[in-house]
Amino acid sequence: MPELPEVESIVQELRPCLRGLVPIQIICHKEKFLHTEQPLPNVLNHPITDISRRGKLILVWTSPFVWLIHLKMTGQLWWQPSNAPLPPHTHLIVLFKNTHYQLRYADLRQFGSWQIVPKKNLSQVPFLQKLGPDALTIAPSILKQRLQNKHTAIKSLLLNQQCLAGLGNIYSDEALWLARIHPLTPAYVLNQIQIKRLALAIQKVLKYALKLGGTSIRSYIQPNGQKGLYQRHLHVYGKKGLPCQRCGTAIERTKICGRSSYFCPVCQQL
DNA sequence: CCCTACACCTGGCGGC
DNA sequence: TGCCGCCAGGTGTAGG
Ligand SMILES: [Zn+2]
Repeated sequence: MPELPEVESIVQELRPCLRGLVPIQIICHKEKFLHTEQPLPNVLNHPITDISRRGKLILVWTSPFVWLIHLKMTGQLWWQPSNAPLPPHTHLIVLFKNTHYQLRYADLRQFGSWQIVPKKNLSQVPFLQKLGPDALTIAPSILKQRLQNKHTAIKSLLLNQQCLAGLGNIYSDEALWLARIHPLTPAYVLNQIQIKRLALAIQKVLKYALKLGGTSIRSYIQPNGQKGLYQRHLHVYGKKGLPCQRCGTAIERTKICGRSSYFCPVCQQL
């Protein structure tokens, strides 16, 4: 479900809710959703100091531990009073001291999970070790360096979190359309001007989507249950056969990296 | 190194 | 209606 704007949106909404709260219990019926080498009593009862994001990964900070939350395709975080009905497919519930509000994790396809690691071990988490620079603020010079000498299709590099962290299938297609670059273009053929256009397109699309609370097509929802609004502003994603909003040509779909890729065959030429 | 296929799961949709 | 295949915002692994 979520790419960078959705994850950042969730983090910003949860920050004032969670800061200072003391988690006292985690209810978990299926072990696969919660990975921790520590006994739960050790992990609990430390106040939450902050919540942050790297790429699509959410980090909840306490003084001895960090909780890593990856939503994958359909994970949702809900902030609800205990008497609110549980969202469908709820797998984890966190209870806090002195409030009846709960943090609830729902996940229809069950690909997401939580991992709790001691702060000192954070730098050894492979996913974090390998993560590239964050896409929200990617500078043209950094992007140029990441793409240097790569013969791979640009779309597949944009999807690769080790190259650039935060883009997924929707926003990579939208950014490539904005920058007028064909998704199959080998990265090394892009010139300075195209790379700059791409970096600025990535920033623009992510920031605008964040401002609108992300894209809600199927399952993405904010912790208060509201939908994002960016789906109204998509140019190519999911638009096969519809006219390009720049030139009127029908949008095409092809398979890259096993994912659907949408592009305008006229504005985005190989 | 880079690609593809598949694995992990559930559900919505269109076609017959 | 029912069944079937295809599709879905992510990532890790195996094999060529
Ligand atoms: Zn066009």
